[in-house]
Amino acid sequence: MDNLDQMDFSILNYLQENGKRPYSEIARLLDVSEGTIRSRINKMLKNGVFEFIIHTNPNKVGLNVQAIIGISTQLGCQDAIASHLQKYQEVRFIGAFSGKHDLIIQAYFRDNESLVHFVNEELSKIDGVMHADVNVELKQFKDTFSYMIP
Amino acid sequence: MDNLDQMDFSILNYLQENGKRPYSEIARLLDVSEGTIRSRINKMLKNGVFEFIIHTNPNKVGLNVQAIIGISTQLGCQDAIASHLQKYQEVRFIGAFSGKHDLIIQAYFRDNESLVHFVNEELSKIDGVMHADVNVELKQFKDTFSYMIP
DNA sequence: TTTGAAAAATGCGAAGC
DNA sequence: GCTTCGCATTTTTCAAA
Repeated sequence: MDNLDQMDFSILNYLQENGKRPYSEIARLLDVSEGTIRSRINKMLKNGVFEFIIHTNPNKVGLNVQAIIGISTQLGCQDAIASHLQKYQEVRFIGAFSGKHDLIIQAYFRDNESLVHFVNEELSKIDGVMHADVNVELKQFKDTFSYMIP
Repeated sequence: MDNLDQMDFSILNYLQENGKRPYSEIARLLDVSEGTIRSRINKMLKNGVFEFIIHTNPNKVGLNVQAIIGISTQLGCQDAIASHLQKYQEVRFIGAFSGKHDLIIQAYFRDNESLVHFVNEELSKIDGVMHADVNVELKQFKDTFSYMIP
């Protein structure tokens, strides 16, 4: 169904360097025809292996406050809380984790006031949320999307 | 220098839906010429407002173990540790935070063994790392790149 | 699946408003 | 800063190997 081979990985690596790289250029680099690259890319897109997106620099669009929040939930409430949180556009990432926190979310806000409002007025009022461990980002060192591909 | 106006935000919103959306289509939607869209996009790219990338589904390329690790560091060691961690391809995100953890990183591994190796053999041996709070992802609920843009 | 070539669409540069 | 208009490049389509 989606057995990727070495050529697929190479294509992904080239696209990770630049999402707008022309198929014809990748074809030249891999010494196959442009049609081969296209058919493989379309297949991977169909199978959900990757997608073409843009990465916006949050600071440049006025999202100056970034936070990672660890949430402790009552047993059995994880799914309901996660579903509820999905609706918030501020929330970029939600995962269930083993470790100190049941849920960890990453969220972007316009300012501190918005963050405080989110935590005190929204998060705290969700059923089953017992505790929220708020970490506010002071400095970002790395934020890449180029994964290690074989 | 980089004062974005409403049209820029609209362009970003359209591109967030699909990084391969043609400039001419965006032009039609916003009722301006293709050249306008192109020059604005190039200006934003030049100013680092956004970039064209691909988002690879980690699971589809064999990165089955995802972790968020909170790191407690000795006072004054944050920068050095962060710089050192940047070199690891497994590490996708590094940020300095106020809150329980000085540094928080997100990293992707092929399997549990690789994660354990990273924590025990690499992370633990870095000067100034006092404690690592490892959270292993059990389930992902959201991982979007469409920020809330005015 | 991959290829090759023709057709369609997209992106680019320059000139003018 | 926006538009128009040719030109170059890229993407799409499709028949054939």
